[in-house]
Amino acid sequence: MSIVFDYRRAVRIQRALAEKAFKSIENIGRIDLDKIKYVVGVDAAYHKGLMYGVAVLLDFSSGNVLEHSVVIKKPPIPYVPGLLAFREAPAYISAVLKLRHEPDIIFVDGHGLSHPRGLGIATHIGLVLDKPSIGVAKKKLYGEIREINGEKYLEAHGMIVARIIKHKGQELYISIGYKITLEDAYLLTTKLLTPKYKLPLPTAIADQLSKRIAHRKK
DNA sequence: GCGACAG
DNA sequence: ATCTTGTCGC
Repeated sequence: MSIVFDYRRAVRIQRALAEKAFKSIENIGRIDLDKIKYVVGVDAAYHKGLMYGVAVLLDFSSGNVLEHSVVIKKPPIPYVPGLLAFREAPAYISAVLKLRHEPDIIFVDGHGLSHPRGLGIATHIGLVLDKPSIGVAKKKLYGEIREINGEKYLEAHGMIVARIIKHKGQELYISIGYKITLEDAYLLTTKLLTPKYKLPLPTAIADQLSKRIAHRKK
């Protein structure tokens, strides 16, 4: 008999962490965008049962890649909607800690507060590393779509937690991760969008790099 | 029972 | 996320 993972236990842990996340969310101020030096993007690719987690650090103003780190491991649990962090966050956290520079902001492929319990992988990682974080996802996970002044948002847990924009013909869900306002998350993300990639530079490069490494190409 | 469901 | 060929267009 082998239990792959304990769903109820994972949910319990998320609720406890969410309590901390919501508590610190009340006193979040605007970030001085001029003080942001380094941003990091994390993503993973899979190959033959192994997960290749990558953290890419770039200079915010120029978009130049300064360094990256890789963490290879067997995924702890299968993919379960709502529990993505238990599968991928450990690798991302290790990868970020391996970097020589300390990032000011972390971009994550996935949602933050726009999650059933307000603890998407972006929030999870920000909380553990105690760094501001932003979630940028390609699909909706949770929340009610609201249209305000012609712009689309996601409402969840009694607040607006994400903004939906269109980029290169597809939607992007930009959500509050940790210690950041939705306004700043939106501003930072749009500043890192380029005509070349569907995702903002940090996660776009992390996505590309993780795939190249996992499939040993180029 | 039905629909939803990040990566 | 991953499995997969060709095809259309610049």
